[in-house]
Amino acid sequence: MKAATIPIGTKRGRPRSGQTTKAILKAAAEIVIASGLAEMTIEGVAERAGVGKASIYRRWPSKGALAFDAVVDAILAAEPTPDTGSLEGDLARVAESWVRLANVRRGGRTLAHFIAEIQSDPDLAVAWRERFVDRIRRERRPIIERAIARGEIAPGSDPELIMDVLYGPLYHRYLNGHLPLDESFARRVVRMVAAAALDGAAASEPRHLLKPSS
Amino acid sequence: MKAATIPIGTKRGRPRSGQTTKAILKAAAEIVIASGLAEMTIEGVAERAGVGKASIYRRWPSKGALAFDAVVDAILAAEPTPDTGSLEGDLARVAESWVRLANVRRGGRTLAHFIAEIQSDPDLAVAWRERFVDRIRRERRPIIERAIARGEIAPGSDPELIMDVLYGPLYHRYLNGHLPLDESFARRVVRMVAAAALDGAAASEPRHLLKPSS
Amino acid sequence: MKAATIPIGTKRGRPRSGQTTKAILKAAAEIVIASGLAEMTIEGVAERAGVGKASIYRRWPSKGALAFDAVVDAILAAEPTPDTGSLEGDLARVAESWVRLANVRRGGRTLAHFIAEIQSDPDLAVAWRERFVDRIRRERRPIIERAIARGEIAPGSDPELIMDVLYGPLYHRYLNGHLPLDESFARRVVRMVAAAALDGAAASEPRHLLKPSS
Amino acid sequence: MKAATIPIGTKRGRPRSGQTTKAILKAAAEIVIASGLAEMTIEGVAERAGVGKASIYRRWPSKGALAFDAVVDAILAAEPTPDTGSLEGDLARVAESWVRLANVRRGGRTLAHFIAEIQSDPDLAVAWRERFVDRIRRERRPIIERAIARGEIAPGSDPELIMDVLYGPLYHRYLNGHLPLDESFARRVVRMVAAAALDGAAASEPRHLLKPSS
DNA sequence: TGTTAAACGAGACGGTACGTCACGTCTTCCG
DNA sequence: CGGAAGACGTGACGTACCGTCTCGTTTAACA
Repeated sequence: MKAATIPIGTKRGRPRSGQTTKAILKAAAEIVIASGLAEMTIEGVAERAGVGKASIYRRWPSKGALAFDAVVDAILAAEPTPDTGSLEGDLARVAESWVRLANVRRGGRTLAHFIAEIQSDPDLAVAWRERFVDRIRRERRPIIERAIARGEIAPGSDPELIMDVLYGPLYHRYLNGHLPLDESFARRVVRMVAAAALDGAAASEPRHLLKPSS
Repeated sequence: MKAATIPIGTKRGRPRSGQTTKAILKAAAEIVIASGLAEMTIEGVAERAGVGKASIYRRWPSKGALAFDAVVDAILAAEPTPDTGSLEGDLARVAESWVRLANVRRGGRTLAHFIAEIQSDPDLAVAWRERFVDRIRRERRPIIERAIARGEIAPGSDPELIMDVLYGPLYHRYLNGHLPLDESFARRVVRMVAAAALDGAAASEPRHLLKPSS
Repeated sequence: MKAATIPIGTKRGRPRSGQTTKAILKAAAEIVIASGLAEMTIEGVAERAGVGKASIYRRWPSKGALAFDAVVDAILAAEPTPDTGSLEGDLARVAESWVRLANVRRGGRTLAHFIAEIQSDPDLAVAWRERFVDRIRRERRPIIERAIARGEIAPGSDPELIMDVLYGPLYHRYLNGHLPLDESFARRVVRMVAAAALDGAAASEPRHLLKPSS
Repeated sequence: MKAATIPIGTKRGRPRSGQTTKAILKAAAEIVIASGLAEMTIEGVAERAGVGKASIYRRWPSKGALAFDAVVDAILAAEPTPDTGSLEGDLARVAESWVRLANVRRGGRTLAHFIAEIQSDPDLAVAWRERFVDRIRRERRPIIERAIARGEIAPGSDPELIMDVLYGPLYHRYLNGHLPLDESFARRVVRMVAAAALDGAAASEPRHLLKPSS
């Protein structure tokens, strides 16, 4: 999971050609977006990119890592963090645009395929967390901070918890497909998060209930 | 996704032997729990079960389908729906025992592997929804109904939404691993759900906010 | 039926390793000679040669083709074309040494297995004719030519016909096993061929008998 | 190789049904004649005959044995032993009609497939010799005997040798396909056999040539 | 004529081998 | 000397048949 974003210091000889790297990323991205991560093979990417397989393995340790570099930046590029003036407004924007992306015909399942892949590729999982999940959450953090400042979130609330309660339900329907993942659902989730946050229910440690001394 | 649970009516000929079916399921379950779905191969199951590959293909259309039949019942068998007398108590029980299961050393990742698998196996996805997700949600439904009766959930609330906001965050950390999935987290999620529900924020259709006429 | 003997011109990439090819041929030859063509399996050859199955399929299109390359050269290497000074002497040498080969304990049935195989493998059949039957007949041709020069075969005789009348009966007993295939039989066949040839009975077109104008 | 022709004594219960046996033989014959022995499978025959596989295995020990019973009688039924008044005439009739049969579009390769099969099925080989080769040669024997009586074959000649020198070349071209197997070839072979026989070259033991004391 | 045991169709069973695919590594040679 | 080309050993795939076996179900000869 070192490739592409990490500049590789070449002591001797010609550095890895940007041409080759770009051709590989382009081919990989096309395949993943068109057919999904499961259909992408190293051999297929090599052929489409007009490149030897070794040139891929030289750069990426696994198919997941390549796919990650190929498409994650595009996913992240999606939308700037909104600032509508209210917590619920901001969260609604975030959730609705996420839902819109997830429902895109070609490429909408890409996130799902990555989450599938990281269940059996620990190195990819690390990259996924560090370079996707954490990054997007860091970027959305100001929404929470501003809401705290405005008093829409009780002091002492846990921003991570709020993020999980926002994104979790969305991903849940996205990955399980048991019920429709639409903007109405997004809004209703947001409504619950905002209400609970205002209530002070997002405290870092909850009042003890059943297990007062766990 | 037809096998095992559906009694196959054989008019003539010898019916599929329960012995063989059981041996296959046992072998598959052992492998999946010990090493994960990705390590499970049809050939490995056949060998461990002392069975011909054809006998497996005769019963299940894909490795996911077999794995599903092999382990899902065991997962579902886990816990009865609790009745503590309060919404928050019930949800806490559900969430905490789910977290405990997810953290089991051997087998705790099984759910994750299934969710990974259904991203590229549509038949398995159908089975997953019908025979796992829907089933467990149906089973947990009384929690919501009792809470409505007790007035802990505002009338007109959407039980499905509440379920998603409960399970979603748990699965989110489980699948992405970005932050610890422990009982404290479970309780805090539950706290938020309960608070929002009491507020009436789980209404089937939210008040309109930014997009009053979308 | 292209492999091994035809140098494969590889412009780029690593050429097929001679090591691997030789190991496969050796393993195949051992199995065919020891147990017959029917016992030879691609998987068995791959295992004995310490080679992947794919490396065999990369080189030969069928089991017959591999077996052919593995053993035919050895069969052909058998004996130089004799020159005893008389037709009957030459033919006797040829026939007797053929009979001796056919009766060898281990490997004597190899020819039979090939003839069996070509009945259902058209590609192998072509190779068999071009690279075995035709080749050995071409090599033995001088026997006939010298006999014609010496006057032991009537002018206008058909060398192919003579070959068939020599080899045909030998193969007939070899393949059907209805009567012993020994050197006595070989000599008696040779005796008949030589007598008929001297008579001028091997003419390219026979006197018309029953069907004067077919 | 016991089946069909050997009436099976049934002490109790229902005897093997002639219906079933006939259906199997019919299906087998159709498949063999249409597609060759290699394409015939027990499962295919069972299906086409509307019969269980066990009913086939109950009757025949191998696929070759079944095929043999299914088609050999039809092959043998071909032609009565001719009597034209001359050796060459009789042999020509025999050879030419054999050639005609061998060239029949559908079924002409059946003999070849049997000869292929007996190379790896010893039981079938025995049946082949006893119930096909020997039988047809016994039937054609009078041709030789009459020729001896007429003085067309030198006394002391070996009828078996003559048969082999007649049939051998025909089968040789039939099985190897290196040169055309037509009536012209048949006549030329016959011409050589007749000439050699008249010469006395078909003696049971030949004059010693190169190896006077083998 | 009613009983009963065999032969029956169906097809499941444990196996073997098939030919294909993609893996990740390794080797050669071109530019 | 980097890189394309692609051969390599590996191992799982899903299929086709093998020959054996075990089911109920005919069905015809015996009692």
